[in-house]
Amino acid sequence: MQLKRVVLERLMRYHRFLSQTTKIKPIQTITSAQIAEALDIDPTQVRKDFGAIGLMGIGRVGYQVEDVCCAIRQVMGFDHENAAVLIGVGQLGGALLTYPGFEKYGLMIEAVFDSDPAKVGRRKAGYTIRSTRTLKQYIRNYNIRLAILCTPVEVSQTLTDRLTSTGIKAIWNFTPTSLNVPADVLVRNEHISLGLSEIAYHLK
Amino acid sequence: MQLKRVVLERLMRYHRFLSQTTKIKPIQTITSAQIAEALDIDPTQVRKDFGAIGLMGIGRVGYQVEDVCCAIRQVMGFDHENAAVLIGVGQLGGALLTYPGFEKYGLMIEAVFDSDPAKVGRRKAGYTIRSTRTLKQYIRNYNIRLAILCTPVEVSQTLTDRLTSTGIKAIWNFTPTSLNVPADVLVRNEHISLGLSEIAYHLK
DNA sequence: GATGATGTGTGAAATATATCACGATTGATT
DNA sequence: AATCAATCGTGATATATTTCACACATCATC
Ligand SMILES: NC(=O)c1ccc[n+]([C@@H]2O[C@H](COP(=O)([O-])OP(=O)(O)OC[C@H]3O[C@@H](n4cnc5c(N)ncnc54)[C@H](O)[C@@H]3O)[C@@H](O)[C@H]2O)c1
Ligand SMILES: NC(=O)c1ccc[n+]([C@@H]2O[C@H](COP(=O)([O-])OP(=O)(O)OC[C@H]3O[C@@H](n4cnc5c(N)ncnc54)[C@H](O)[C@@H]3O)[C@@H](O)[C@H]2O)c1
Repeated sequence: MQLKRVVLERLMRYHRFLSQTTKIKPIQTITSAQIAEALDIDPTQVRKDFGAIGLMGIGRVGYQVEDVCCAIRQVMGFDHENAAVLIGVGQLGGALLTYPGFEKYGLMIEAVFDSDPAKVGRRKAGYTIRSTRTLKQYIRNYNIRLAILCTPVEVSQTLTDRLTSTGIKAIWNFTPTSLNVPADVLVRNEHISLGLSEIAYHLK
Repeated sequence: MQLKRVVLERLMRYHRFLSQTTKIKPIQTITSAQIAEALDIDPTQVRKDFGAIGLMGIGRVGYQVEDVCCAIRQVMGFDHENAAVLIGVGQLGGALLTYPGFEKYGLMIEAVFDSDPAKVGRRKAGYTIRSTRTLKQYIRNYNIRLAILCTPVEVSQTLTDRLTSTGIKAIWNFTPTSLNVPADVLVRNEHISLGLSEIAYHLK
């Protein structure tokens, strides 16, 4: 069965936690309780999630860290590279561009685009910024399936329409708006300012 | 009763949608179905959420847009300013710093801090970058209740401990790790790379 | 002012998600 | 090798969240 979004996100957290932990101190095995403790999750939940991706623990011992990491990378497809384009090389786009942390999940930003004539042609973080006029062509030529959207919100839907017309399969949307896409295109929204809802409410 | 996180996030989305919509074309009223359609939510959900914050619609008409926006801002505390400090003026911190979009939710970044001697004293987006050595003092002096954390993940917990010891009330955490805090401190995680779990899995 | 179409408000039902409870399994200890 | 304690796997249970279904309210129209 298809794994649900909540499960996928927890798997990602397990993976990250195990990576960070083993980098500091190599360990062979870990128990569901230890992971649960660190991530503030119920131990049962951890075992259920592991069970869902076919992991088997050993009574009295726990799970092989190595196995867990491998299984997660496998299920999530982190070892499979995803070529992506980034659109909108502004403040946020620029930050994402230089971030080395995405690589280990298979994300490969292949090219970056902007509509600003003052930016097109310039270099940034090793990329030459391309004109959005060449976007469609590029996506088709290189068979790009993922786009990272960091443009002003006003142009989000227009760009989305252009993207989906090229046959793009997923959009990582950092612009604060909902996008309309065909059913087979995945939109993952990274609506950063939603965080303020919880924060402002709590501080009130 | 306390509003749940999911409700708060939807309220934020309603508010954003209504702001964006009325900016383009002023309208007096809107129905739950219209909002639901645009945001891909069930209309009943919209009505329940509105009901939860005391909003009453009118049969055959819908809701007064003005009222909805006001009620949400009121409930969420967006009209109440939240003074914050930002820690870690790097790529991501720099982007957040210059983003004008947070202001309308009451977020006021008052000061920014970094530990890098090469950055301390320099100016960025109208702020003079302060040394983290002066962080505690500043928070206490100005009674800051919110910190935005954009440092490398290795120092997240150390900084968090220092922050909580000053009596900070909330942390907006952009570093990819779980933070341990006292029960009365809210941590809102903006774990951007979690998005890759959904995306990578979908593209596989 | 009756009628119909369109919306709201909300209890009930359905679905999704998280937690509990406990037998089964394993490794350490005696 | 028998016992014990720690840990897993998982069905049952509890909780949270969403959706359905429908009575009631409102406005436009005739
Ligand atoms: N910066 C932040 O901290 C932050 C936080 C939350 C959300 N966001 C959202 O992220 C998006 C980008 O924010 P930013 O701060 O980087 O803005 P920015 O203005 O710095 O960057 C936007 C970039 O998009 C380019 N652009 C404009 N129209 C374009 C088009 N049609 N095609 C291609 N490129 C185009 C601009 O030239 C610019 O380089 C915005 O939607 C913003 O709301 C940003
Ligand atoms: N840049 C991105 O797109 C991105 C995406 C996802 C997550 N993140 C996370 O956001 C955080 C910041 O990322 P970034 O790309 O801005 O990194 P960066 O290296 O550009 O910035 C980090 C800043 O923190 C400062 N710093 C280091 N130690 C500090 C300390 N003890 N006290 C105060 N400041 C300190 C550094 O001097 C630097 O200015 C990281 O945890 C990263 O994992 C970034």
